[in-house]
Amino acid sequence: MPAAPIHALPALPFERRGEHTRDRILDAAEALFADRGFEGTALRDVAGRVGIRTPSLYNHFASKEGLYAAVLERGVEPLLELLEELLRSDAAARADSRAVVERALALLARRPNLPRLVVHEALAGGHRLGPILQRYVGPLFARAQQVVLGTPAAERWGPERIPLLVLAVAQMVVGHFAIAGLTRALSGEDPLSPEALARQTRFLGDVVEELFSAHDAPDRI
Amino acid sequence: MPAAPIHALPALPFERRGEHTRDRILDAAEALFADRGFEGTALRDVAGRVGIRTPSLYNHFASKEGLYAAVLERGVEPLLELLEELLRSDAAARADSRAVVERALALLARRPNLPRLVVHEALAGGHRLGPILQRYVGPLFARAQQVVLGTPAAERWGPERIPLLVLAVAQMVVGHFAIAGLTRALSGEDPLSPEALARQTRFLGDVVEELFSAHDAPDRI
Amino acid sequence: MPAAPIHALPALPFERRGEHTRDRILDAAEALFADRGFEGTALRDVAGRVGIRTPSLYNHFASKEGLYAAVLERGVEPLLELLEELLRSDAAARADSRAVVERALALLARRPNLPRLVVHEALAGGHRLGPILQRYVGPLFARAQQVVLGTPAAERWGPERIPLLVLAVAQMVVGHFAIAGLTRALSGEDPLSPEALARQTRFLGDVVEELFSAHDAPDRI
Amino acid sequence: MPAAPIHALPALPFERRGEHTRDRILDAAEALFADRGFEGTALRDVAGRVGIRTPSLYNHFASKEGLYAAVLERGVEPLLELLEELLRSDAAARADSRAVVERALALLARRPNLPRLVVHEALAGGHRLGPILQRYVGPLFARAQQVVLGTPAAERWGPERIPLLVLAVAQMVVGHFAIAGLTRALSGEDPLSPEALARQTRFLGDVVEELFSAHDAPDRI
DNA sequence: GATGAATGAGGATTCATTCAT
DNA sequence: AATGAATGAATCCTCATTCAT
Repeated sequence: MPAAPIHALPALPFERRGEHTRDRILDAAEALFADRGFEGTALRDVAGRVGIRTPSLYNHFASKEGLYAAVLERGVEPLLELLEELLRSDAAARADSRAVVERALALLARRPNLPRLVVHEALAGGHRLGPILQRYVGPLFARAQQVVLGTPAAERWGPERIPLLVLAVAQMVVGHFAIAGLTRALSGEDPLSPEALARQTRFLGDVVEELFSAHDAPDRI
Repeated sequence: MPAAPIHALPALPFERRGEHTRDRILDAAEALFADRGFEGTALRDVAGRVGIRTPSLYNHFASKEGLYAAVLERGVEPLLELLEELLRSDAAARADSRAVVERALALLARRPNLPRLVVHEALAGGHRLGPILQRYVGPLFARAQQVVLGTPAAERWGPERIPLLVLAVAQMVVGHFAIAGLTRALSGEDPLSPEALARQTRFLGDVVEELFSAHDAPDRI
Repeated sequence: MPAAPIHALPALPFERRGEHTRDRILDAAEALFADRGFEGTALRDVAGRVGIRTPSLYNHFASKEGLYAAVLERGVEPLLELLEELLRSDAAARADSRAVVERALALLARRPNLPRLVVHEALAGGHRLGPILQRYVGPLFARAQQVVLGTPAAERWGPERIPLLVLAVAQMVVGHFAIAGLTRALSGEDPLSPEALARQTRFLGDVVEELFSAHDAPDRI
Repeated sequence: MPAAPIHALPALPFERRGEHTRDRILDAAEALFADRGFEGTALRDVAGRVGIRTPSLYNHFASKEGLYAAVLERGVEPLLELLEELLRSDAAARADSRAVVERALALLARRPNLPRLVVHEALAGGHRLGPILQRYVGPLFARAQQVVLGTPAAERWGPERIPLLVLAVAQMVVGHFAIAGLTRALSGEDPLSPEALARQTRFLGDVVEELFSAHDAPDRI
């Protein structure tokens, strides 16, 4: 008897058989990295979700780090590009903060793993994001400040506080996804359901409209 | 003399010898868990920071999970208690949102690892926080909503959006610490320096004052 | 080439290279478990005997317990099946106790580790034998009693003492192998040599013939 | 807070407080060594049963091996001495095999751990029994043969088979205790209960009387 | 493209033992 | 006589990775 495999394999979902293995690996890895972070994720689990054995991963990616980078590239990079695009869009030009936030939330909602991936990286100090960080996040952050500078908020909060404002908004937007697991545990409701997302979108739209609008700043009241 | 170690040990900081080893372990573990998360942290590194060998940790904690729980208990629990206290304080009673946020930031500034610990947990879905989550975070969240319900914000945002408002504020407060590493890499400045913290405190004070004040909500303008 | 080992390896017996590693692991583990028991056996030693590194064991067995179970299954299970078969054989039908004992001894002689494994388990209370115990030993014991019930011994010893008789014979048969190490140390002779086994076989044949024969029981003399 | 002990200690049975700790340690160790063998027994468990901490054991015994030796000395040595005495007794002189077996069983019944200890050693080849083996078991075995040589059995079985006969009887006697755990699991009855022991005593008395009596050997029938 | 087998490195944990108190 | 703290050695096991098939 030629040594039956020790770990039973989860049956392969047939409808996914056709997809390119590489993409299925990226899907599985994205979800796991988002859940457990880089160190917390075992390649065996990634392979297990795909329905292959661990060594087969190496036919598609050079290493765990390579897989991680590919996940970021496939997910975070386009997302950041979209965000950058958004910041160059008409809405941004019109300083329509509500529209910008709405679109940002819609973008993230389609890939809810990515914000969590980013927060994992942020907690780790962004060391592993490395190149991507330099190439995308920096410029994106700069661009966002630039956009805000063109709004009434600049005068209202003072230009030197624009970075703080941008970060605060980013945290509220990203945070909704990042702590979804916790929120779910607390409220019993799924924060990623269409209704919950719609509510959050409206809410954050109101918040930023409020924060970016022109009326007197509170400290001058 | 406890058996001269074969490998040279990183010189022990003598001034710390007096402290209880248990506390020094907790200090080291707190910092590392906050940096790297649970799986990313090796007990060897914890022990190394303390200046002892890995097995010695087991004289103080029953397991890695036990150490982690102790870190949470020592750090997060009192913090949450303080926050809860704060929400029962005079400031909360007066609905002085600025004062509440200022004190919350001051609390976190003294233990900047804890917010990161909490975010790690939130990303993981809070599974490991388990008991602490049930015992503290839930009630705390409820209490916060209750406090906000007594402010003009309740009428302004609508009672059903109070949870969203509370979470948004929490994300801004906690987020500042959570992504400190990333912010530092982006701006080159230390977000935990007294000046940076003072600036953030003032800023978030302004933000919440704005969000919690009574003037017309933007959507009604 | 699988990464030249740093430490010199005990030369691999090439003639065994062809065998399935799994079987060689089982061989090594069987011998060591029989010698030293479960806790006394280090996987490193098992691997060492096979000529592989410890982690390689996990390509074939899920855990030390899994390996142990596999050893029992491969060795004890078939043995017990053979014994059960023997008890259903012609010899048993004829109540030819000598023949039965002779064949049982011959069976054990081919796998002298197994009786020692069984005794280890018996000493531990059979906890780890668990399933195997339930499935095989119980029925086997029952079957043996049934066979003896069909012999003159039943009348001679009284039916209620059949279990004792069966156990006593089993102890003599198994015991010869179990204490072989001690006997060797005492007598200087190998109790598993063909001659010694032949002698023991004849002796136990005589003993059981005596115990199972029809003449008057001693207590009635 | 000075580091509460991690493992809760089982409350000390007060009635045993007076006894010398050394004896309580020996009691605990004897039971555990008998159950699990030398390697399977952790000093922590010994200490736990006594209600002290592991290092305190070293105030009474020099090492684990020393403790083991002491257990053997306290238990096995006197037992072997008693057996040797028995073999020099009147009963032995009269070749009253039943009486000898009855007394041997009674001896073992008072210290049922000891036979299991001995079997553990026998399985391991008696390496650790070492000195005790040389000093006691050898002479005891010799003496037993000598006694049997004076009985009708010598002629009946042939002098060269006396060792086999002695070992067979020993196995039946010791085996009853050694596999008590297994027997209990098989039959549901406690083999060490007074009734079970009485039954076994009578049974083995009958067996040896049968084997040692003078009537014609079966192979000559 | 997939996989069984192998492995070095490392990781958590246990254990016997020591020593100062 | 007892113990808290520390530790070297060793144990089981995981993991990322390689390679021949």
